[in-house]
Amino acid sequence: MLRHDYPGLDCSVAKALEVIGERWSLLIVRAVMHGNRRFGEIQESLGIARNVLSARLQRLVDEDILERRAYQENPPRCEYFLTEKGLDLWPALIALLDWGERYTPRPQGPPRVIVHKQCGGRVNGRGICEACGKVLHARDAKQVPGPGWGPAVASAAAADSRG
Amino acid sequence: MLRHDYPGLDCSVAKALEVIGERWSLLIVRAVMHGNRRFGEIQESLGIARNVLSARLQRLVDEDILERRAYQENPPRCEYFLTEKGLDLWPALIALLDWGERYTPRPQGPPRVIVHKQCGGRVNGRGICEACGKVLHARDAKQVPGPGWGPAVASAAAADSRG
DNA sequence: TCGACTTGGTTGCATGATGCAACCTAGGAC
DNA sequence: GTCCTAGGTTGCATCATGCAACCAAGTCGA
Repeated sequence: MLRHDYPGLDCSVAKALEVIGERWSLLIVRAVMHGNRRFGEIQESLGIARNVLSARLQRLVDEDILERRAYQENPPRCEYFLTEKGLDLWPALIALLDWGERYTPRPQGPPRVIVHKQCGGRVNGRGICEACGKVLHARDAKQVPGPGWGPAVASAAAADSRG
Repeated sequence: MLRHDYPGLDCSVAKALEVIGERWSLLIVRAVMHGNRRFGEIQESLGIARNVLSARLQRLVDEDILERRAYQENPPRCEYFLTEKGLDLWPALIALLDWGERYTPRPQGPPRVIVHKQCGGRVNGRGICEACGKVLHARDAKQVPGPGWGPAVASAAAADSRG
């Protein structure tokens, strides 16, 4: 992207896209949401160039979407966590996920499905539990293997189980 | 964006972003959703470069998100309409709008608010009417001027009233 | 009939973000 | 002393973006 802002557009969609509309940004948020916290984990799970990942993480921290926490001093090592602002992107991610699944379906079905932690019901594209009808937030939901589960998604799942 | 795909990512969010994750794409969808149908209208409402708009419209038509319809033969003139696939992006747009409004608020409040056509209730970030509780779709909602209404949004509103 | 205007683009070119690979730093393991 | 790991940074080639100019084909006004 040449510029990542949309000057002159008085629209909150544009404002949102100025922050998370850059290539990779939303996928990084999703990777962290799935439990990938370290630079190497995120890099490997996405296959993103290291310099670009570095720049995006910096931007996401600056925008208060991610929080950087040291887990070790010597040598300095850190992990990335979602802030409340970052967690609030969950409905948008769920909506995109739903749209993506609807229009680029796989023969075996989705590799992962989102379920309500409390009741185990399937979560729909609006972030609503289909079993109990509750409107959920990021912390209320988790991913579990779906019908299209395969080895390609195993590493993400391993990270997920740690989260 | 150098490439608009995310090779090797077995994730529907990535699949969705391959299609509508390019810079401007989602804003073009939003502009059409608001009633801007012609090349010049969309170009003016977004301030996008004409060649980029041309390329994006082509891509969105190829992806079956927009439909191109001639409204005049000589000279050939056409308008762009959302397909069902395009209309189904509404929940994602609403979620991004909600997030953008929450975290980049304006002093006077949002310039436009989304309301339920049938009952006039305010639509929340999940695309649910706060008054009657119904889960809505693109056709059930419309935009009306909000507290932060100003001259900058008047042209979009004029287009909107035609839709 | 001539020029100006409108709509919907396409083309040429400069800029600069992206991605790959190589390198760096600082500790741990063998 | 050498290799390995984690978390980056740097150099450079490539390619998307944005601006402006141009094109095409009709309409309008005098």
